[in-house]
Amino acid sequence: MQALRRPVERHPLPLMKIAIHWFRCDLRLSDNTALRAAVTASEVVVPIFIFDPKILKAPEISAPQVAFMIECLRSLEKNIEAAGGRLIFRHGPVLQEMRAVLQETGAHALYFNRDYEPYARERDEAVEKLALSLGIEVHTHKDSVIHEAQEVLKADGGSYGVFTPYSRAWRTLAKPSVVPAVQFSRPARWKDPAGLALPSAKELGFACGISLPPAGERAARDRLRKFAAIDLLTYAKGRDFPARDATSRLSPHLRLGTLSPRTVVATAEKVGGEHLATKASIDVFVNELIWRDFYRQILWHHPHVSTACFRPQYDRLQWENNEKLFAAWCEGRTGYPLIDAGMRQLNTTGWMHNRVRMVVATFLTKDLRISWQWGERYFMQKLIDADLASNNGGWQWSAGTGTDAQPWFRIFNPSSQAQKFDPEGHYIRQFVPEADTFTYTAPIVDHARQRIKTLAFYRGL
DNA sequence: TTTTGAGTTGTTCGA
DNA sequence: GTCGAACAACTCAAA
Repeated sequence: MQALRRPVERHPLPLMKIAIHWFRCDLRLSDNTALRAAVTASEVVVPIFIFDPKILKAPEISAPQVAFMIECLRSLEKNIEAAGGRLIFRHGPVLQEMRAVLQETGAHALYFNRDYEPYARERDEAVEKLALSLGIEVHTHKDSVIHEAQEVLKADGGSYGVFTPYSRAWRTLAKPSVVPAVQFSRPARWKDPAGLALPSAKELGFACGISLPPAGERAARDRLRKFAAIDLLTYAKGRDFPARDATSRLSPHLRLGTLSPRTVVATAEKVGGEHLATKASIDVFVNELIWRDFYRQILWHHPHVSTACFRPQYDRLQWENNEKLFAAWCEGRTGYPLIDAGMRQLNTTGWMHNRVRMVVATFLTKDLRISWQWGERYFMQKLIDADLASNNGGWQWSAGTGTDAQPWFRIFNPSSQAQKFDPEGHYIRQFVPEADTFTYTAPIVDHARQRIKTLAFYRGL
């Protein structure tokens, strides 16, 4: 509202072509397609970031992710300053803030990278319409995925619902190449009359309460370099053992865009070219990035998955949804050490090892018979890497409600999973130090009994 | 149109 | 202790 009351100023750089780059989930200067295009085509680029109250007030927002994002923005602001520009912050309804910025700068073009979530699609469409109505060009770019939903299609033009054939088609396509980092034209910086400084998470109303991993573009590249030098080489085996912590840990960076998937794949494949023996591991790792694109295209072609089962007949499943059992699961006091370790890792660090995510998800749906949607929301609220497409896809896979779902009779046994993947109990003891003492809580359900009940439950559908 | 082969990550049971 | 079969049927993808 404030922005609307402000008189529209004549822009200070009247003879220059000014473009706006709207940062969202692409908080980096290197290998950023829309930003690179903006800088290449325009004399002056004004980078902006808008805090959207619609997103910040959503019930499934993750406080740790907001805190992490603030740190990424702090780093981005510095990097932009060093590259000769100035990052503008706005806070308010997106259409209102965008209109104000477009008019106050006198921009001729707006650039941003495409986002595939239902809310973002609607928002971006409205922004595009607004800009066009003001006579401003709009350029949107592919950036956060390797291949977009419309690029990986079956011979009949339809979209894939099964991962393996999707991944085969994905791999036959030429990958987009990495684009160079940008510089801004220093003498032509636009000064924002609103002059909002980067707020803290607390000022936005979020109490994070956990210590965050290193944020920002530099930290992301460091993480990638370290992973590619060591754990990537044995990824196929090593990634399954939570105590070894040999996964890439890149998910928060890919989510906020401090790292691009192009850079990640290019780095991994370069390692593959140098160490032939690790080819299997490179393939398994690249598969994880293909899963990321796969779930984005599922969300794009079937946006209803964000509020319902992929397959409508599964909406009829009668979950028990016992609040007390749910609370015990959330807080990591189910009496099953691997489950409790995973949930406590999530609560105290904002992250959970992938194998353990599958085990706790199966436990919630198959042992406690609680709707996958309760678990989905809890993960979204706690994860630093919280991501609608991947999280939803993972939960529907675990619950067996999606197209490419786990067979319904495939139920993890939390004890044998612990035996298999944490044989010495290092991971469990790290988060549940009382696990092998008599003070540890008794199991809240009997796995063997629940398994039999759940098999009947799904068979009945 | 019809047919055929295949599908991320498991568990349990009995020989 | 090890190994293969059963779990049970269904949908998708491609020929």
